Amino acid sequence: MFIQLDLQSKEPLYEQLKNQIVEGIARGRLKPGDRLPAVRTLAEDLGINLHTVRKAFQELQQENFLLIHRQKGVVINPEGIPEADAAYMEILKENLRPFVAHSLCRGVDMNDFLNMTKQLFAEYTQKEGEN
Amino acid sequence: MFIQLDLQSKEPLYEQLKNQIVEGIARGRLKPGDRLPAVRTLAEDLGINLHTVRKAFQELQQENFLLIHRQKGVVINPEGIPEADAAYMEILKENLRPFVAHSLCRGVDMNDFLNMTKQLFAEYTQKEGEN
Amino acid sequence: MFIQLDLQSKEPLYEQLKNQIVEGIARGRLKPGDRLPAVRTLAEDLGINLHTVRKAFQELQQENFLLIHRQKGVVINPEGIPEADAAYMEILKENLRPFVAHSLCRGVDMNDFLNMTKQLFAEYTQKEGEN
Amino acid sequence: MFIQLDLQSKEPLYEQLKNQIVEGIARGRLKPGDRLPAVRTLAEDLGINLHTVRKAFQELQQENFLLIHRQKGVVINPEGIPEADAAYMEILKENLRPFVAHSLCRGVDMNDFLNMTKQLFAEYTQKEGEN
DNA sequence: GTGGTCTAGACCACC
DNA sequence: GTGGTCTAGACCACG
Repeated sequence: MFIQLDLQSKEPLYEQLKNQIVEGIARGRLKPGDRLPAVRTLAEDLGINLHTVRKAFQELQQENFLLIHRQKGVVINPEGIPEADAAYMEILKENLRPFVAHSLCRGVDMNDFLNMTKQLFAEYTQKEGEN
Repeated sequence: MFIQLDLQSKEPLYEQLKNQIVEGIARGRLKPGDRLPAVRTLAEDLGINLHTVRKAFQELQQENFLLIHRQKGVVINPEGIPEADAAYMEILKENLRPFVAHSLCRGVDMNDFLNMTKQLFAEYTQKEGEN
Repeated sequence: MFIQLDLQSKEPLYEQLKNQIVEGIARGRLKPGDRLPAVRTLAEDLGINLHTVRKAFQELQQENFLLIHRQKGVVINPEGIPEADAAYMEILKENLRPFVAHSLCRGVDMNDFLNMTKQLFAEYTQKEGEN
Repeated sequence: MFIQLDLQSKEPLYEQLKNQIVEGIARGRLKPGDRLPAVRTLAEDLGINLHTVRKAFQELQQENFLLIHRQKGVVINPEGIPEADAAYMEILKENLRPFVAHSLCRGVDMNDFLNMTKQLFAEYTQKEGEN
């Protein structure tokens, strides 16, 4: 797998893992229906605790990113990821808020902020080969 | 003061407080040189512990948003907030990354994302009366 | 541990603790990657409060002397301590200034002052066994 | 007077005042027998509290740097500042210790440290005109 | 009256 | 078992 965790980070491991999987989907490396490694395997590969992987998977299942079959294992939701709704957009806005406020205080131009965002979008939507 | 904390939130109280102060500065409600309430006063007003307020203040001082005088109390950095540097922009980008990835997965259009950001900028830069 | 605090001293306990750890590193008793006792353990050993230890650790982390892992505990920065920069040297000079001035007033010869400094350097750089 | 206080500093005002006077003596701007401004005058000039000036003077008197006559006012000890004794040297050493340890950790060369010290000595012992 | 230090003790998240 | 957060309450230095 392409997943890389930072054991030094302040961010919890299961959060990092969730983010990496989500980024994998955003990049198109993981597509609906794709199987993920078994919990046990992934934990071993990453050198982390079983519980940590399980927690990440469970939360992603709850957000409908993953489906966990007792037998078939873990797959990216074959029906695709649920579209963003108003509730999601509201939460997203509140999450972005402190970054905007902080940036404003430190004199970041709105266009610089927007360009950075565009850059991130570009990073995820470009074809893999162009990486 | 205009500060409102959510005691139920998973976000630590001192983080919420920090954010609210930063947002107050971004909005122009707090200007360089302005005094903040005394630690004990603010703690009582907000119904939280003095040490929680202290932690928020101290971290903001370390980020050069505030100055803390042993006797005179706490003021918004009279020299203004230090301009963003490359290091800040890099951290900002990494912080934004998961939101972009997550949004992409859920089919948020880049322009919707950008518009939401613009909206936040507008919210902070408009005159108070227009609120 | 080799740490000894003076409960009577005017110097704050957490400052004493910080200094003792830094001296431990300077002496080579603590090396990059070494683990320090858990916060609670050390607090109990020293007969002081857990929060006092935490404050010392956290400030040393901020100065890049320590790394604090939520689970693994506290270790001396495995990458080593960051080299002194111009800013540090400037602060150091201003901190030394009053001692030089005071010593001059009391007729301390510059060479005596320098020799005392050399002696301190020697004290920290000699092999442990020679103590 | 040549005294300049930093109201923003973490260092207590009375400490700053003490240091500035000591530095004045070290520089030779203040000589044994010289009169200092009255407490009231100095406090007014510096824009600080009477108590603050009084505390600085009292502590300097206790260290035999000053004599305070009820009538004649405050003068630099006419018999000169008492020579450093072994006790002073011991205290000095313990005060210098953390700076040496900290510098060692951050890779400061002993000679750089010594040169900085020499520079400070030079700064105080050079003739005023050469400033 | 201001912030700074310290204590005692609780509950939580993470692994 | 680890550190992180929060509370309640004490005493001190400074001005």
